[in-house]
Amino acid sequence: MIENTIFKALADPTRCAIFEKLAAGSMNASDLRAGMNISQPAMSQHLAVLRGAKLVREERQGRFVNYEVDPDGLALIAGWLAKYRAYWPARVDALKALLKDMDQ
Amino acid sequence: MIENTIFKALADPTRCAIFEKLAAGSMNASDLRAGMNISQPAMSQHLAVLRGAKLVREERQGRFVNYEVDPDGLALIAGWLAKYRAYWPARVDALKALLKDMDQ
DNA sequence: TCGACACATAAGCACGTACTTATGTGATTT
DNA sequence: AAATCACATAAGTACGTGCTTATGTGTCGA
Repeated sequence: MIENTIFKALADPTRCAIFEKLAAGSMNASDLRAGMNISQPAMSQHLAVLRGAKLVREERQGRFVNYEVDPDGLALIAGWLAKYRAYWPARVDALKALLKDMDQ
Repeated sequence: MIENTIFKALADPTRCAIFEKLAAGSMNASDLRAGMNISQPAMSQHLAVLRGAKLVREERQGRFVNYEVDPDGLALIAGWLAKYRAYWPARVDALKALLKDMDQ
């Protein structure tokens, strides 16, 4: 039930935002904090949860810690979604529209 | 931020199990309860959350309410996942077909 | 129409979670 | 070595969540 850990990690809007920010480009915890009204420990705790869910991974760089998206977590979600593939092809059109909206 | 509602819905292991059971075949709330050690109100509440996340939809049938998987929710997850396609590992064969369908 | 049934809603409670401030740890600079 | 910086951890607190029992709503059969 590792997917459960992932869904729990993404259930928090702040963590979702952090993940999206990292998806746009790797950065350290301080840079991540810029713009988000959140304390340093809070950020550290959120990153720990995302790490536990394999959605994010760290890389020490001097006294900075660089964070980046971990493909493992996304692969797990993709695997979970694939189990229910039988249900969504009927809605391909809706998905296409959604994707188009996201592109612009 | 509708995806957040979905992730929150799937963050609970009991709801995950309910969803999986429904994915194997539509059934009413009572049948769903069979095997799971959970009260009737709890099941009703879980189904309400899954409904709110568009992961499940209902259909009145006499005094029963038949529940089934709602493709809308899955499509939303697929859409969310698609945003991070750049990170998907190339080795995830399970999702290649999914990708192909979304790309066409 | 009355009782039984399937399910939803209300209210209350125990526990989990996200935040805070305070402090610890390790690396860099002077 | 001492100060500083980037980040992690500790501890406490307010709030959310999932459960329970009790009750409400709508449907069916006798």
